[in-house]
Amino acid sequence: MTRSAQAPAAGRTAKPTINDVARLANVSKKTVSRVINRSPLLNAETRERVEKVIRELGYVPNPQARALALRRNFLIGLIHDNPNAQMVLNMQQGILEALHGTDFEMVVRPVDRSSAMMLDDVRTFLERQRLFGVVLLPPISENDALAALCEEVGCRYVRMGSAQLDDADHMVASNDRELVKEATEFLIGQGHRLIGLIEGPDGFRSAQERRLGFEDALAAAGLSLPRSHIARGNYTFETGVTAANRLFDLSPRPTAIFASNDEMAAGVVFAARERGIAVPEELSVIGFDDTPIAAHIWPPLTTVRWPIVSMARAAARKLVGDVVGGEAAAPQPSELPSMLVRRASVAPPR
Amino acid sequence: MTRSAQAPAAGRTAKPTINDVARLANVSKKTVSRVINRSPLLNAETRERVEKVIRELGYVPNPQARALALRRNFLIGLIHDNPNAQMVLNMQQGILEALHGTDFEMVVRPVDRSSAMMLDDVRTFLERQRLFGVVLLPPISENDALAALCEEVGCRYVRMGSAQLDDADHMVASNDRELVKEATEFLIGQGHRLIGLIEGPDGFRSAQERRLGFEDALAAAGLSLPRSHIARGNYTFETGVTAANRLFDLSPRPTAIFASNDEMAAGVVFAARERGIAVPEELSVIGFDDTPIAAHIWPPLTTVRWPIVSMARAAARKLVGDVVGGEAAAPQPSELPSMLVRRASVAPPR
DNA sequence: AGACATTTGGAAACCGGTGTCAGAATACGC
DNA sequence: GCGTATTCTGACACCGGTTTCCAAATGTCT
Repeated sequence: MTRSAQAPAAGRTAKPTINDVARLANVSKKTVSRVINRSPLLNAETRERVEKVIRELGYVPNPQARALALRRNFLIGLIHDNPNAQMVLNMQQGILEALHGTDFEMVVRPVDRSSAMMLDDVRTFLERQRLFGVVLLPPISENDALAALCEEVGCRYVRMGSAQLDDADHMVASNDRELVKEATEFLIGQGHRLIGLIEGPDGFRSAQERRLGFEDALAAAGLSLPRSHIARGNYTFETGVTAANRLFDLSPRPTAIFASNDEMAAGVVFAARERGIAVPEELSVIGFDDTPIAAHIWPPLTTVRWPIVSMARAAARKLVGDVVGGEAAAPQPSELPSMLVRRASVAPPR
Repeated sequence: MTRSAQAPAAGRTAKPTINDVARLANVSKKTVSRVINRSPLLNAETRERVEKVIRELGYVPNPQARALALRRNFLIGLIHDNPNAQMVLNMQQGILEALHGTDFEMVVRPVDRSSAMMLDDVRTFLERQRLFGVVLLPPISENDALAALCEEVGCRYVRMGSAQLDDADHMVASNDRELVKEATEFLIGQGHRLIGLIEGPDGFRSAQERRLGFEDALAAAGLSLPRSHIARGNYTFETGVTAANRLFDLSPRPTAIFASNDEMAAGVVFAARERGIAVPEELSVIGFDDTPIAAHIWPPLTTVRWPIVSMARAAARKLVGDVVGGEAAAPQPSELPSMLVRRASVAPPR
């Protein structure tokens, strides 16, 4: 019963082809093709007639046939080597939002940066699937060879990252340095003078940017940053614990710690609890990313929120934006608000 | 320099086509096609000769052309409406593991169960993309109409779930009921007699199964389960907090709480902290899923681990297993170990 | 030796679109 | 009114496989 309205006038038999449309509209299939592909050299009246038939028939071009003829699939690849599930899923969400209502689908491709075959694997992937384009997620997005590869095989790409690594057409960047600077200034404003840093892995641009922001703030406040107050982690909870314990052994002990992401910040809080160090009374902690864990541990973490979903959406839109075609040019959500989320993990030093 | 070894003897010019293979192997393209599609009526010697040429040439059939001719894409869809990032990503990982080395790719499709258009959207998706098959993730996998739809449009499917919802060919199930029973028995074994339950959303099979397991354990121990000791959440941290507060108001207060997933269990621990209830001294907590948050909060959660990744892998293998073809029949990892992970959130009642 | 089964090849159609290019239709200049 | 420039449109080959239908070659069985 309720099924009757599902396929507008299609009769639920065989899917209509371009030939059906052509016949009913009294034009050649080539002309129908022109309508579909928004060819400019086309009589407006003819276009309308064809579009009417398309609508009535509920015709949708076959993606497989188009892929073959155009030598290009209507697929957007998502290439990542990010271990943080929440981050990856948020980015997937953003991309899917951008793709919604278009003919594009998203195919996901995790890669192993440590594998010698990584580039070859990706090359095979891109060439075989003839992807329309790919979104590169951090941190693998920082790999210039990967971007060069995309260029070489003729696959559009957009990189997401913590700083401008490429020209504007190929890049959607946050401004980690500035954000971390502000977060650190907040700690300083609370009265902290001895602040420890847990930075991200060597070679990661995000790690570098965040460290620079941290240093900026300290320098601006005229504070020194002893080498010993910097520990390194690899963005995981466990390394956060280890790094925190290293900082806890310092004397005098820092009264606050900025961890380069929430996972590590959670590790700091965990380690503090193990050592009987009260947060925030004896130790303030700030994280970065505002992933769910930040709000779910005790005390909830003060952290830096940045617009993961909208950035991913913007990235995908860069890829398909012009192809999507007029109708749903979607009044760009613009937003992109970054902010310091103040929770209970920070207090003035005693 | 290092590039020389990338494409085995392909010469980095144009990709070889089926015609190239046919010419070099001295057979017709029809025969090559037979080799590719593993036709049984084919002389073994001929097959080897063709396979040799294929290997030397590094020939790979064009997926777009195949998709068009076969009216079927080499894509596996992942349909989900799961809000838990870690769970979804683990399942993606499992599917990708199963797909690795095959010609299949994974395309992700989140759906909105509350939308009236959900089924129509999925139908359009399946029919347009002509997916080879789909994996349905819980909880949307419990939707029988969705499975029926897959059947109707001729798309293979495998459902993942907490109980046997379908015949073995279409189902990969865990045994939540038994697992929860064991977890609850552990609490009882620790001496708890007044145990609260935070169950999952109404209508979710997983919620029902876990509740049944909980009841099984209590009944087996001759314990009563007052209605008031059951609170409901929707698997989120926030509802866990709310439900926990409801249970905290009971008197006598339960000495232990089983939460139907880790998110809610984390909410319980958080709420306890807010109310000054010590975990595990005054309250023991057990969760379910063993997601990262379980190990990252304080105290770390005792929880039930089940093999998310391998189940997803098994699901995908059910779809592509027979098509993949002999060579990499992969000695099934079999594993699938479920277990109670004992951490600090449980102690005997005072 | 003749009948029959098993393999392989060939030609052509087909899957459902798109590119090329020539020809038709209309507009413009004189 | 006519040649020509400009706009539209259609015929046809093509993307790279699969499939159908037959026929031919080889081998096997009575």
